[in-house]
Amino acid sequence: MKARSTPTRQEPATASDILDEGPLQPILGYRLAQATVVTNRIFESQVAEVLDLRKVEYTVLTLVQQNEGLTAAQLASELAFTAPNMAAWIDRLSRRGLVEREQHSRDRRALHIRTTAAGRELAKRATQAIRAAEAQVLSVLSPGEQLMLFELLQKVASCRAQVK
Amino acid sequence: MKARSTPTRQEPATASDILDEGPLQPILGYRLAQATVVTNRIFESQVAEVLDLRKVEYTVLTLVQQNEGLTAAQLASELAFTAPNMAAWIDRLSRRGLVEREQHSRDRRALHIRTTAAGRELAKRATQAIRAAEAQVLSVLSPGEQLMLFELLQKVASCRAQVK
DNA sequence: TATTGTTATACTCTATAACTATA
DNA sequence: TATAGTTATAGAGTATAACAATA
Repeated sequence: MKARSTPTRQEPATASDILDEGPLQPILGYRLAQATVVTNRIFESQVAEVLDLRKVEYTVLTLVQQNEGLTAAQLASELAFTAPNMAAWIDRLSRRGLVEREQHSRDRRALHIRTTAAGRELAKRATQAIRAAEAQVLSVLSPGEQLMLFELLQKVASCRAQVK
Repeated sequence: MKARSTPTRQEPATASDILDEGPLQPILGYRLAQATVVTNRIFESQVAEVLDLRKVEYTVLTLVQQNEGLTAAQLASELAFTAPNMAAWIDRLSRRGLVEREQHSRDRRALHIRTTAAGRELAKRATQAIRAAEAQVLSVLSPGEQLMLFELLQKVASCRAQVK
């Protein structure tokens, strides 16, 4: 359990409940971080601890499954990862028999990464677990709000090329 | 610079440009992570590298400044940090002369944390830098959309008590 | 007994440098 | 000369255990 200091009021939920967020309020990075606390906890308790699958591993597994014959370079670039780290993660998944490396069709330097049957099965179970758990949280939003939130986040993410 | 693999198309911005996100699309944690790539880069280039201030340090500094006589326990609880880490961060800020620890009024175990003049000045500059940089990204959204995004993120964050 | 703050320490995740094989 | 993938390694950041002082 987590230590909670409740000076005079009881059971606060977010920083904004006790603290004055002041200048942080209109900062997108801060708002994203606060929201991420919730999704991280969901992932941790519903996927990481249950299926022994890290966030990155789940993402890689799912992207590889969805995009036949993806290369490590493509994955690294799109997930904003460095090449060495990408290699390490793929290695981990490979050692667990969740993905396999395969000779690239034309470029003999590159490798196609493919999911195994076990990998696909695990990814599927993970997706179901996350969606079910997130649905509970998302239920504080109306269906319209949920759609709106996803679209707005998508728009923000699409600015990636424009920064740095 | 960053390596970019452009097989047949040119200059992709997000994973969704090249890759099929498939089951990841409706996962809030993934969408938040993708959007966070943008805000992290902004913070890194506009604050961390310029003012030598980490994300956590900036947040702590600003919250302490905004909430007179905050204790470490309160900060840790509200930012979802462990107590030992909170102590280390406060220590770092203290050694740089940005915050000071002060005897608590009633509880002799606790300490009030206060910003110094230098701390307030740095926090102010950091806030200005972030807001200016984020404004460019946020300009892809209409004022109404910006407001909506912040409100929806706030709602998600407020579910923190409900998870774990 | 519980809580505040701290030290020591280990683990996870990410980044850089340097290398090979191929383009 | 550049790129794909890898190894080795160092650095952030975070977590757990154990402690002293106080409530």
